[in-house]
Amino acid sequence: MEKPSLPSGTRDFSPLVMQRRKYILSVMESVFVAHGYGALETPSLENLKTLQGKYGNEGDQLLFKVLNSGDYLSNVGEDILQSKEVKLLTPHIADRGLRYDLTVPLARFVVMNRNDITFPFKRYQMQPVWRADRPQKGRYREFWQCDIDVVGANSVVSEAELIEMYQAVFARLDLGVTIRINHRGVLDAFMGVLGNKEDWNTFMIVIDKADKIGYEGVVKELSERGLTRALGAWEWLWNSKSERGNEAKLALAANTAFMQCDTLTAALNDLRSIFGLVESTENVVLDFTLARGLSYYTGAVFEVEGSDGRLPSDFRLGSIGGGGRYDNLTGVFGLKDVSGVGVSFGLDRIYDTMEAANLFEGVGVDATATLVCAMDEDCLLFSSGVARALRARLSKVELYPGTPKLKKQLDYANDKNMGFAVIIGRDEMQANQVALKNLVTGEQTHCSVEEAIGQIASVNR
RNA sequence: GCGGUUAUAGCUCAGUAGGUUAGAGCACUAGCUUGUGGCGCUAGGGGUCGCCGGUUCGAGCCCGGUUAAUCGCCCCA
Repeated sequence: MEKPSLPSGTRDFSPLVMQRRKYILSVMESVFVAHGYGALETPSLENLKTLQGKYGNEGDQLLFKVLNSGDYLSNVGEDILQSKEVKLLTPHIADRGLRYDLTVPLARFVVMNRNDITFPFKRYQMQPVWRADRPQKGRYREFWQCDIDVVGANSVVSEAELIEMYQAVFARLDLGVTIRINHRGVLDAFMGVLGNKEDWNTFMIVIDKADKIGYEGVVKELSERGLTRALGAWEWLWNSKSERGNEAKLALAANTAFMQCDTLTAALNDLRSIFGLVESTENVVLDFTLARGLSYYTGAVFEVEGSDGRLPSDFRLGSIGGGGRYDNLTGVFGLKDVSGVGVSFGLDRIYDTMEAANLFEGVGVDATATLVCAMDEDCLLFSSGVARALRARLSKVELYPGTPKLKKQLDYANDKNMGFAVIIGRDEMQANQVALKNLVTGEQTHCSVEEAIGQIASVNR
């Protein structure tokens, strides 16, 4: 017999898990809507042309490609088939792939609909993305991103708004987080030290690991990669981390001679404005070592991680959200000078973090949920009428499908955390009443359907 | 793409230097209770020990291979 299994890195979500995931999604959505962001959905499949070349060299490898339909090998040249080179063959047999993130589809959408969109365009998008990465803790091959972006506005009002939306969502989820922020303009100031773009990129990759591998780790890796001339810059970055307070860090950068340039000045101004606009910067930490991988960021960058006191001390999951400003995103699709800024919420990691912090107790519990139990077949018709009457006035009412022993029906209600059982047998039917049992207290009374509705509805969660 | 670890019941796992019939908890079914759950007691069903091969009188256990899962590296939301 064939044992069923799932593709590596994918998961089923049970009703219990879905209840919690939907709870997170609904909190986010209400915050998004309250700030005027509109929903957008795009297809799971995109043309490979759209996706390729947007995520760096490694990114293309991580794209899930979808085979063409039909007899897709028939038009491939013999020489290509014989070469056994994947990179040569792939373009001939796969024209489409699964989306890798929500930002590139957004850019494509904006370019395709530029004439119909009112700018600034504020959209939210909550959909799964796929990466052919090796799965490990907190890393899945299919996972959900929840993105909010503002396209077509240069003002850092948007950056401030996004930070406040991060704060609003996590406050409502009751999850303590730290929002790290930096600005690419600060990092650009190191171009003078590095000399060329390639080495600068390498430098970004290495310093981005600072929290993971520590000061010595970065020194070691920079040396191994032949960037000893950047050790001074790294030294400065590392020291800046111990500066207390965002204002002090800004001042430090502003007063460091070797960094001075126009981009730095502009970046520090942006950061200063953002801090001024945000109501509270209590959980916003300026960190000059924050780089983030994606190459298209040009302004502020953000990263969120769980820092809740209820999390186990050894809990590490990487970031649960991130984003930044990108001035040239739609440029690759032919639309110049449209700036975008956005952040992403990683639903799966937020879930994992909340679960680790034990924050799901009570989520989705409806104390008024009611199960109607019919004692035997003769009571079913009457019971279904009662269920209908209850459902018209209450939020969640079920009629048990069938008439097994009461024990079984009550076990069912118990397992589903329902608040009440309405039991109907011959006696009740004859008296035109129901037996109303409070499943939390165990109390049971006989009453009319109207009275039952009143009693159930009076229970506040 | 590279390395470590693991693979025994539906789930989580135990299994003692290779030795008769492979165990526990949870879950499930039935009964204790002819119409009353969460707790309890009793009984029961359920496993070709991932797969293939080897060593041995004998393999869940040892060896080789294979597949899968998982953790980490590379890289990155």
